[in-house]
Amino acid sequence: MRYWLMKSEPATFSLDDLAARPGQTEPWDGVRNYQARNMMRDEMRPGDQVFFYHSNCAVPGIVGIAEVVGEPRPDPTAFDPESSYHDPKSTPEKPRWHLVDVRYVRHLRRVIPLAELKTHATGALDGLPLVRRGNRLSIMPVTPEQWAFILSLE
DNA sequence: GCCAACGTTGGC
DNA sequence: GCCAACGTTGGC
Repeated sequence: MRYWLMKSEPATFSLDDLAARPGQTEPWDGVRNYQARNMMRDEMRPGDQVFFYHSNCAVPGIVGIAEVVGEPRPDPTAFDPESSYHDPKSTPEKPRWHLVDVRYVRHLRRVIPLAELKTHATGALDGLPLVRRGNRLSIMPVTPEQWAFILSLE
């Protein structure tokens, strides 16, 4: 079982939104970055645990936990001409983009702000892409040690 | 709203 | 294959 961090803009899709979905589950569609896609398609498996991160908001930070349900699958929004995520180069026969379905687990007892996580950038969170300068990855791996450390801050 | 960082595109 | 231009991300 692996650990991950996934970013979402709460104005678009928040952890509360995830908790309110039928089955508390949502397809993580619209990822159009190859690094992020490769992680979903090639490395994510059902049961993997995910830190849910709010970006582009007043207090960016980790707000809760979700988990991967089901196997990775082609992203259907890529096939849909009406979708803002449409990519004509992705076809059902040869899908270019993939997603995983993500299910709500829980909110953290408090938001752990990016600013606080950054204070550990040269310590326990050394190497975590989130706390590196200029990082833009929307999906990233978290080591078991980093996961446990972040939970200890809760 | 600004802007640094970074990925992608496309001309050559 | 290089690299300038451009678009996007996302913190602040």
